[in-house]
Amino acid sequence: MLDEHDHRALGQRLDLFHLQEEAPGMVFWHPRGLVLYRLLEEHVRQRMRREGYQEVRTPQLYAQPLWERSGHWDNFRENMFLVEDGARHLGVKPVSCPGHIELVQRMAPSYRDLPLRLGEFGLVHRAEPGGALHGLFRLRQFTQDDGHIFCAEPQVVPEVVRFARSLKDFYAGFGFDDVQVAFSGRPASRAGRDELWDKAESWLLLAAKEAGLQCHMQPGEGAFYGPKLEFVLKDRLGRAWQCGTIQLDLVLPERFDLHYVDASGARVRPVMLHRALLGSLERFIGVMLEHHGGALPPWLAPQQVVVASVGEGAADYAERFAAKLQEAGCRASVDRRGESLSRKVLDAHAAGVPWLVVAGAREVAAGNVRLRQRDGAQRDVPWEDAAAELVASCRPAPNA
RNA sequence: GCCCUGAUAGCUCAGUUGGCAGAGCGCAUCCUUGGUAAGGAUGAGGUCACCAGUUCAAUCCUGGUUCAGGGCUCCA
Repeated sequence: MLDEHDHRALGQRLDLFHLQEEAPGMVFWHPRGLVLYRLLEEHVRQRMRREGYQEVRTPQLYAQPLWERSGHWDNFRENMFLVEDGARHLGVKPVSCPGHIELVQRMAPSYRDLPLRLGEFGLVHRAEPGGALHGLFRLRQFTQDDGHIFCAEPQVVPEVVRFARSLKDFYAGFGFDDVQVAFSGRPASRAGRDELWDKAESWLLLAAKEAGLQCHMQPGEGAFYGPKLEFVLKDRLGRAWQCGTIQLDLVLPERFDLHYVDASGARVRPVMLHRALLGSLERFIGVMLEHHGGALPPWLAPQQVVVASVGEGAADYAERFAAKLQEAGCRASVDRRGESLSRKVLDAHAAGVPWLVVAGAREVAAGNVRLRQRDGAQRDVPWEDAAAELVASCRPAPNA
């Protein structure tokens, strides 16, 4: 029996998603859950655009030699899904980096194009060991808010600083106010010469210092291709969740013989930065659900307002109020069932709806509505003021 | 991948010392038009995870598989 605050139980109670035996480690997103997923995705997309990323989409399957070249074949072959394609094997992508590298190869960038920032909501598949799966936290199919920055060496530090700026505001928009930073250095099993690692680690540490980040040092915890800065969120239960990351990679550009053309016409090797804000969208949703105990901030609630009519005579009044909210972009609906108000309150609460609006004969007569918040607080508010307040409450946080 | 525990209705679970399968919620129909956390009645809904074995008889015992929960390992 799952605890009622477990995101798997919340996902069911809020009718967001489910998992089932026929598709282990993969999510069935219900209509409400997909609303939440899309809100999160669109929020990140807007931020990426503001930060100068161009969104792309790359293939799901690649021939085995590409994974051999990237090093994923050596390091993660056991955790990759393979598909037969005639005489050869295709590997289902567990990461999007090689796809972005291929894309950049084809773009044949000049130094004028740098830093080249590519973003992708990358759907990835990993054949995680059976015992590792855990609800949305550890899936076999999930979506990364992935991005790669291809830049010249002098641009590395400024790009890392740029990434780190306003991150606190971004996470605060989801209700996470405690963000800690960790630096993960070269692991025992790695690709690339030690000189490359020396360079990569010193640049990343310098960037962290310039960005004013206080890093907790984690030697040996880096990726096989480079060191990482990790952004760790603390939730209400004090648990730590690594979500954001930026990783400095001098290895993959070399392995793929990636280059750009500099001002003198010479071919130069770019540096690659791997970065994500949420890591996995699915996992982030799980973390948010548990952090908020299912009571998501209004801007992320799949259903923001339920207008509960009391008595048949007030149903049209309730419909008009809901329509006004909907026109303003609010996710509002009317509960005009022939049920008691208690039942409507209970159902809206169980569904995680932040605002309940009561519209009955009294409200019709007074030209107002009665607002009920999640905590049960109630007050009468004139029609126009109530609409304005609800619309404002349902807008996303400005800085995020 | 390893250790432990489990799998019974759409969901959460009870139960059968081996002999016709149970509840609550949800769902359907009808009644009820209701004022802030469960209105009432009736009804439908099951290959007791899957595959073998033991047995007159298996949802129940045994083995295997799959999946799940807890822990470990791993997490690009």
